Amino acid sequence: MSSLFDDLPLPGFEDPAVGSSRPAAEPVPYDEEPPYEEAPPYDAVPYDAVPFEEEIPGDLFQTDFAAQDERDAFYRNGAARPVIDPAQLLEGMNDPQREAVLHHGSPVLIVAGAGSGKTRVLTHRIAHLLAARGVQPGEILAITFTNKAAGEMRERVEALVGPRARAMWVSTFHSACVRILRRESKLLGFTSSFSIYDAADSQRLMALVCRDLDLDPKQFPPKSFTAKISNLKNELIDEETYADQAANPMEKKLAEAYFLYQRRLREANALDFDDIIMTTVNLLQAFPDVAEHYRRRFRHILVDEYQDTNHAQYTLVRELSGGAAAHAPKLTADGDFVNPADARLAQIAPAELCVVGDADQSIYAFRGATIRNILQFEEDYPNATTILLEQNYRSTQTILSAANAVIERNTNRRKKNLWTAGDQGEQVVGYVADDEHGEAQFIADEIDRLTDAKDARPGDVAIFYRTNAQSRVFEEVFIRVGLPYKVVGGVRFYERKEVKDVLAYLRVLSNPEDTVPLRRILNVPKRGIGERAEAMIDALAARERISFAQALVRVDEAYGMAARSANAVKKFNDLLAGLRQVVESGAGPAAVLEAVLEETGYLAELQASTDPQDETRVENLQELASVALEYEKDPGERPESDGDDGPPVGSLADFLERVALVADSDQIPEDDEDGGGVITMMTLHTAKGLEFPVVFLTGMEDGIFPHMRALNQVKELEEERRLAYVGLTRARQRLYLTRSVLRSAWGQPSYNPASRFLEEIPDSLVQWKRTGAASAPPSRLTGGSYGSYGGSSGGSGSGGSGGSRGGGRMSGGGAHAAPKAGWGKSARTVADRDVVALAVGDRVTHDTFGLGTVVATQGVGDKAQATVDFGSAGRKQLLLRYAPVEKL
DNA sequence: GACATATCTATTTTT
DNA sequence: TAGATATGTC
Repeated sequence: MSSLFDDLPLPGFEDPAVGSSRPAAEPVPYDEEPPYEEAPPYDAVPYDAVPFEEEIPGDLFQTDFAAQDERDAFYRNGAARPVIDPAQLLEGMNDPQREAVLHHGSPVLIVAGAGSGKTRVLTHRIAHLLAARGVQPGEILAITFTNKAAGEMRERVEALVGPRARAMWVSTFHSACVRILRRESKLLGFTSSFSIYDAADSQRLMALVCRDLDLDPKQFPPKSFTAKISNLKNELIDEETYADQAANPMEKKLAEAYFLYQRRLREANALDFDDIIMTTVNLLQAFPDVAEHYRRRFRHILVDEYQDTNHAQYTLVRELSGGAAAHAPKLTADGDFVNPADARLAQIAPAELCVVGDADQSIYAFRGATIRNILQFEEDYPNATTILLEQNYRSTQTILSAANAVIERNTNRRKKNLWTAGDQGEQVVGYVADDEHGEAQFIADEIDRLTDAKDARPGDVAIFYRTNAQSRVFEEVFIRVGLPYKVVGGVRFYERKEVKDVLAYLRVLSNPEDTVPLRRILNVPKRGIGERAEAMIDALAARERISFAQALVRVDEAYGMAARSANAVKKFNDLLAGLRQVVESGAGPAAVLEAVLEETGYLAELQASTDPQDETRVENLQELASVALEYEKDPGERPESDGDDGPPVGSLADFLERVALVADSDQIPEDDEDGGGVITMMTLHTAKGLEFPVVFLTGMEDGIFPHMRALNQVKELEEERRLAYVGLTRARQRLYLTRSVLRSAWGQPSYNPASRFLEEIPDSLVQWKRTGAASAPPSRLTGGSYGSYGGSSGGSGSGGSGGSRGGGRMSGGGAHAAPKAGWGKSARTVADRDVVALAVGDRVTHDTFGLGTVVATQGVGDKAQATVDFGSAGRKQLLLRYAPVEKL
């Protein structure tokens, strides 16, 4: 058991007489337990009586608020809800689809091949439950992996059954768990406003932990520790269990770090992403009355993308559904239940479980997803039914045949054969370029040709690659020829430095003990609290056994703290106190955000900067501000009445939660009808779940795709092959496979053989536009001897990488920060810089501090300094050789 | 504080 | 090779 529970009474565990700590019904003897429908409801209010809206963080950014308002008003005014004829839900469906919608009772696995109408089946199944089987929306839990998928599913169900769909939980694993945890947080020793740490926060915390443990970062890299702990949590191995099994010195250190890391999280009233799942599982297993509550509630559980679940998520589904292999309760020597709640739990019929997935599209094993969950569903749930969806509604038969041929090479898979009632379609087009520039040029030409012939618009086209780095060449060529495009992926909005900085302020205001964001903003923007000062505060915290936040306030007690640093800390304390007042005055998130931007000087600093990157940073903050405003305008609802003591809707904490669980807002470009859209470029992983009329699968070379590191491991190679399958099946009409004979990687040019996946596709399906065989294969040449090759296609390093790309079509939040405008390193030499000659009384302007007056000067030449009074920004001593000042 | 130089590291990443 | 990040200097 996790140490999380150490100091907590486990209701009923220690003393069978205690019973449940919750206001649940009296224990009922077995034979008198009524069937679950009539069982004493844990909640006084029926689930469906009070409509509530699941928080879909993604909604915040994707919903058309005006349309929603209109729709709400429509129904509120007494308009009839759509009456659904169950038969109508089955219209136009093929047999297995229909079976999947209708299936009743036992657990069901829907094996949904790519493009087989999976979402349609899921949404229609839910609608059918409501329309034909008398299921209440509140009894339904539908789980997806992404906010986008959750939003889509909710929308489509709502379109079918009207707004009562809102009482369903349609959410990601993480938001469902957070919701449960908020409600039960007190049982776990958290407050309901606990913070959520994302990967970067975890990284930071681990870095602190490793430093505290005096670990040599070379020998014990914090990064790998974070990754390993994440894996452990995915396997539901808590820090105590791991400590027991740690054998070698490395593992022992890791165990130590795991302990301290978890302690720090608890002290900060925080959970990381992986904790969210693991802790929920622990909660359900340790508190049978909590499990009882959710088991009674969720009579229908649907899980999408089941092939991507990890062990923790698998267990969570098992515990929630009460499936055959659920957690064994504690028994007395006589075989009775120790906890009466366990007895009640055992009486609840398992929920109807419906999981949907495709083992062939499992591409996240590296993140802990276990394909076994879907392969062994029938063993986990012995009475399970499996339904196979093989008819494809997306691609041409040629494309499907190619995909089938590739995926067939994988072993240990359930046979599946995608087919379509549609046309054979055109042949797959193959192209072998001399180098990566040639590859990009071919693709650019081909897109030009397609658009000129009106066979496609830019928005119909997607370019996939194995690694993000491969996008560069395409960008260069597309900029040159003026094709509009957008790169999806890379650094995401909520991971950008400026967004995280500002959110860190909000997090500190919301959860004052949260050390990681507190330390992040301590000296951001720079306010003279350096590393030394921070270390002294840290030491004070350790000495007095108080939190870092408390130590900050008691800065006067810190040893050896320079007066200047102490003053800076006090000013910082004042700043936070002031901001706290703003929060306490009842200001909404948007107003608090604005106060943070203003009071901290963060915005002013960025605005004053001349660095072009800072301009996009300001834009990103504006974007964040508008997100907050949207939220304030319509924070959604959360009227769920089952004792929910989570953060109130509209509060800062609620806002932060939505933001924490949203990965991204604006990724895939919207297809604007008239403009023709933009070409979408992304990695194969990102492409999963999408479809495009025209797809280019690039870099089809052994060593690139399949990736070098997968080449000599069968398992990894099979995952690469699934990735290829995913890529191939994204295409609706036209599919291009391209490769390059020569490609420079890490500076070294290298010759890669054709991808083995190419050879797995029958020749008859592919028409090669260029094979590259015409020129003698340079296989005998060593890579290095061809060093000059890279420049041949020209333009690789040439300019024009400044402002907006692709003809200025890119906009707003998601666009990558523009690369630094510049000419290379040589242009900037210190010697060129003139040292401004200043005298007392001169007026100057500084990039950061604004207008000021020189009050003193010292030194000459390179060492010339000036003391400048910047008014509200204070007096600064500037080294004129470097300071960004101008004489007025 | 701002810049210059040294060092490191190169798969994929739904939350 | 190049890019981001850590460290060092005035």
